[in-house]
Amino acid sequence: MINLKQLAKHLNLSQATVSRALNNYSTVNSATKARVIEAANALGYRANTSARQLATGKTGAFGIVLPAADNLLMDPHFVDFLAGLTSALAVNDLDLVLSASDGIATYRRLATTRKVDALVLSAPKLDDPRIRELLAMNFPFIVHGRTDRKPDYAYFDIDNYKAFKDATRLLMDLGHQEIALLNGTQDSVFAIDRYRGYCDVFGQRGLVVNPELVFADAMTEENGYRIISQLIDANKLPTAILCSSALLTLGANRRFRDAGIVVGRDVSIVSHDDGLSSLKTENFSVPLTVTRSPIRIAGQEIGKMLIEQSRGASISELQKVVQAELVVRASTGAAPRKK
Amino acid sequence: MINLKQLAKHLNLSQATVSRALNNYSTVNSATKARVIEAANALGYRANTSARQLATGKTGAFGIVLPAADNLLMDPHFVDFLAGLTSALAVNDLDLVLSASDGIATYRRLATTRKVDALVLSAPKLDDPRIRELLAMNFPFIVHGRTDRKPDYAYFDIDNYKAFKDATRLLMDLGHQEIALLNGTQDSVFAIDRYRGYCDVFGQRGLVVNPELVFADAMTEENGYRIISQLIDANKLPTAILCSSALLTLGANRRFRDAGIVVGRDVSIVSHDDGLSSLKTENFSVPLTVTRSPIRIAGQEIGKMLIEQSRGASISELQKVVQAELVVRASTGAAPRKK
DNA sequence: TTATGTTATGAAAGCGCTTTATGTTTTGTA
DNA sequence: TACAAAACATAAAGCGCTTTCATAACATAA
Repeated sequence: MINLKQLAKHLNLSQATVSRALNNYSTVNSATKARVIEAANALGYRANTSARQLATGKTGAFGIVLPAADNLLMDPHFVDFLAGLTSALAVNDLDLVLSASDGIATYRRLATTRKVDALVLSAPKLDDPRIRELLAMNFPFIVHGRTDRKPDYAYFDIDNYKAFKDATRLLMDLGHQEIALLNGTQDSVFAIDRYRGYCDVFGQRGLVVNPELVFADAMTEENGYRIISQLIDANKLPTAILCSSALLTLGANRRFRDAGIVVGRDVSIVSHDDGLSSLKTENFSVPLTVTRSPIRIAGQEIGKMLIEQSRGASISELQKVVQAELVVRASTGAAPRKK
Repeated sequence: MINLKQLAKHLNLSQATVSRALNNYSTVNSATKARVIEAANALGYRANTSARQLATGKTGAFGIVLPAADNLLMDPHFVDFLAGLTSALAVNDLDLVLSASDGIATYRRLATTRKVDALVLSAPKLDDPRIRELLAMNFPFIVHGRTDRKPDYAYFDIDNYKAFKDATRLLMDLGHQEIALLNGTQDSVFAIDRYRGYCDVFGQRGLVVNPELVFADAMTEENGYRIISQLIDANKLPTAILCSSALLTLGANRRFRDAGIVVGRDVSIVSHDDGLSSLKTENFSVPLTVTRSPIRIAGQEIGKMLIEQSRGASISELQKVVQAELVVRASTGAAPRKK
């Protein structure tokens, strides 16, 4: 484990020159530069991270906190998101620091101890205290999602409103009028946006939303199963359902199977699909019609944005919204005639 | 953002005393200590991470590298593992540094730049080069899994041999003689151990393993589906199957459903279950009989081991093997009579 | 020649903490 | 009362880098 001082002595140069050579300063003679780099490689020299951090004030790492780590409800979306994020960061040898959430204190700790250069926030709530606090501390961060239509911080989001508008429209064009919405809890902005998209299509077509068909709860397999059970038991199963998550759809499908209801014929399903590599909607018993937006891409984009941010990009350059793609497969069909 | 120097001046004490007070040295007067801590809290003082790292040589972080991050085959087990790991580390305000894999170079970089105090390695291969290299560099690490029965490094593993022995025995006791094994690739030690467990039961009962029923491939949903398809098409479907992963089982089930084959009656299944929170084997259409060992617990245990290791625990204290639990549910039944 | 740039390097000052070596005060004991 | 031991506080030396400022060598222009 050789350090800069030793390397400099070995080369008969000052630490300063060696450091500048390694950091590719234009002021150092290219011959010297080459000599330094060669020696560094030969001796396996690697700059000590902490020392560099202390000197530059940059850590070369970004932070993310694991949502509710000891909660048994761990989100499988997170791996895909992480995969995208780290792959984007790896290009520049940057790392991701993962912390288990101890509430907002974790964010505060990460920010105040200068462990990371910036944070990424996932699943923002309406009027999220984390955002307020980081904004007040003037600590850089990027939000995956947003708290209102056009917020004044860096974010990456998909157009949830448009996606669910498209999905609802598709179902209606197929003749469906009774459409259940299996959504996430209404304290998340994405769920609200999706709900709005759904409602607005009803409004545009002069129809009225049946509140008994709108569900807002944790988007788990179990809940998908439970909600469909509930609808079947109450004999209120609509002709179509719109799911905010492939996990919900998985559970719904399980219930349909139990009841002998054929998806795509007896009931139509459109699901949102985050493109999880472990849950492929094209491989469902009946391939699923989805609004698709791979969460891995979101991770990648946010990774790039973090890099831009640390290079001084302005807030307005760091606000991105992408569209989800409507993929029509076999789970949607014409509404069955009323019995 | 106040620093130690300023805090010391504010208190009319030297930096040394303040530092020692904050680090709870016994040599500092308890009254002073209290005064210092109070002031630190009041002023929101937090020690700068890089500076502390540089001074102590400890980073307070452990590293893990994401397996094949740009490969679309992202393992859903990883989130659960991470959740366990970070929750154990959070107790001591330790963090996890995540890097995308660029092969062994990533491990080298993490180790030589002193970005982390130790590494955790997942999914070791036979004669894994990462292990060899870290051992040679004398850099601390803990392996999730192992490369042989009793290796000379720190590891945490489950008793795969025993688990699959138990599973095979259970199936045989139910009268099954034709048992397919859907396993992971044979370059992983766990897959080999499971295969050995499976074989040994055959041996003990004077039976011979049919190599046409043994499959070693990536443990994906798709492969589960494909392998069962293959068996059905060749008219070689055995009465029982043993799966190395719930994902494989998921795919197998999909194929059985397509074929109208009833799990638990027409065919018995035992699966290994890593207790993924997003894939509950008790919620399968037919609740699954499994050898269960939650990967989240493994993460937690490894987290604790990392802490022990950094406190100087010896290698022998850092070698743990736990047993998987055999949970019998509805997917196993008596072997159907031969037609 | 002298003045003025250019280019390439070095000396040394930090970055903010921990810890060793050192000094000063208080307490206990003969 | 004297002196050793304990208790407390400080000054200062690093930890290994980056970067500012100064300087030397050399070329160019006047």
